[in-house]
Amino acid sequence: MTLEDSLPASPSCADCPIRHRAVCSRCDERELGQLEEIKYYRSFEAGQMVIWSGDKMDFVASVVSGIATLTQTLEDGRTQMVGLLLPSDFVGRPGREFAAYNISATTDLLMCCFRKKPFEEMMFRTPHIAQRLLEMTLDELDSAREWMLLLGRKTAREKIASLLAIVAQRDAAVKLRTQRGRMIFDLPLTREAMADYLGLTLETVSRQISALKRDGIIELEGKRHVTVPDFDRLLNEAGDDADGGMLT
Amino acid sequence: MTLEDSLPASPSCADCPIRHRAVCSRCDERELGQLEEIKYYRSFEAGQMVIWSGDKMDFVASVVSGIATLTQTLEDGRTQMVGLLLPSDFVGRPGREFAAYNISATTDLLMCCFRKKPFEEMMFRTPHIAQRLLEMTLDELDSAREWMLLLGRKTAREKIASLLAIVAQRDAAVKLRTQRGRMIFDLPLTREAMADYLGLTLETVSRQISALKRDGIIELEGKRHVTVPDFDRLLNEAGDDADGGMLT
DNA sequence: ATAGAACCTTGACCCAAATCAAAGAGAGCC
DNA sequence: GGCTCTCTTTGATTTGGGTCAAGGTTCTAT
Repeated sequence: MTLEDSLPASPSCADCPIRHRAVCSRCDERELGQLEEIKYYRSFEAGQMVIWSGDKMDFVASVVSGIATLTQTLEDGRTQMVGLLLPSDFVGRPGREFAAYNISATTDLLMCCFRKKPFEEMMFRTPHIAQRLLEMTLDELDSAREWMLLLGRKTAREKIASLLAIVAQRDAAVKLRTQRGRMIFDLPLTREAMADYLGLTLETVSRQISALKRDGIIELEGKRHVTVPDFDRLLNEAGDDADGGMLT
Repeated sequence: MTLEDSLPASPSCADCPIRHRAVCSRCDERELGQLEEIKYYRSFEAGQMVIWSGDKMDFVASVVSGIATLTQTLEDGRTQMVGLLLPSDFVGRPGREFAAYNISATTDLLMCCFRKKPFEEMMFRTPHIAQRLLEMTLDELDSAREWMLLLGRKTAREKIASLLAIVAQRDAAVKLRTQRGRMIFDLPLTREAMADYLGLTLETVSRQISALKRDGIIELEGKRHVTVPDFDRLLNEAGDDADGGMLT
């Protein structure tokens, strides 16, 4: 079911949309040329599975566009999202043969893949790649720890507010909009995906979103289109006054 | 209050107990010599604070002996442990000026510190250090994600069983004992610290430990000394049949 | 010995979120 | 237009774990 068609308009790294943020961002022209030789694109439709935990994974990749999720499950079916992969995020672990998580495409997804072996070899002799990967991994670790605080100690309402704040901030960063005041964005996740991310049930997610709407913290148009009239009020509901907890 | 006394018997890297696991484990003789020049030891007593979140942190370090914790708090006091630092674990982030977490000594603690600037410079020209740090960071990220599953989806009983299984396994690894059957070890954490790690209250921790004792899954001698008569039964209580979820 | 201070256990009660259940809203399709 | 499928909302009820409160255990200091 993996679609190899509808490949990117831009097979050249030079005008790649994630050129300046991805694992290759520190590479010079020569290094980029080498990567160009071992890379290939794969695209997935919304809802498709990229890989199952435990499956052999012979590539690593960068998300070029779209959103993917990393999830873990207990064998009775309880599932927890452990990562949200956005454009420029890196997938897979050099040196690891089998996937440690389920990876699935939440929206239509385009990934820039590298076969694992050549990538590892290149990483070994290209400090620019290893350096950037370290930096990205440290950022992810910080995000994961932020999320541990949310999962362990926040109330359902605070969890929802935190998620909305993070999505809003990220969206604003992409669109280069102001960080304060009115914000408008689309939720890239279903209620169920949000529940899996926040350690809640989908009913609780739905109820808390309704509650935030009722209290005027957010306005909804359809199920996914959100307007935040006063971002500071939303942050206040998130529990951690400071900044709602950067992700990425 | 930071004690600089009772320094290690072994100021030489050659016979350092964490030589083969720490961030320096891939270094050759020459590199080790360079590290030797910029390193210094600091020791802390059980209960002491190593650093407060937000404080200037002009060093990075390896835990040589003892246990430290990383915690995050919401301003109303709710706290969540986001990392448990054991011998050989690395503390601090190159390139970051201020501490992102509270770090405190759970037991008496000895750390091998490097001033941040010289360490960063050395890391820049020493791939062996950067490589190892990347590997360790990826391991920590896996642990953090394992913990997200626990925090988001496990019951109180499963959380306690998971923690006991992890402590038992780690202890067995150090002592080179068998992984199956009877296991005996000491809990290095207070009930409150366990609660902060597991996203529970200390009362719930206490109750669930009592329940596991009542059900014969564990035996207690005093508050901290634990005997697990049948490790597989404990793993079964942890929810994730497979292996109780490796940490480190 | 005795006093205090941590730390831990247990009980009673309560509440936030889960569970169970039903129905509404859209989107795509014939 | 009506059908089906997926996603979402809302209500009723239950329950796991939190909160509040009272003692119990150890350990250290005096």
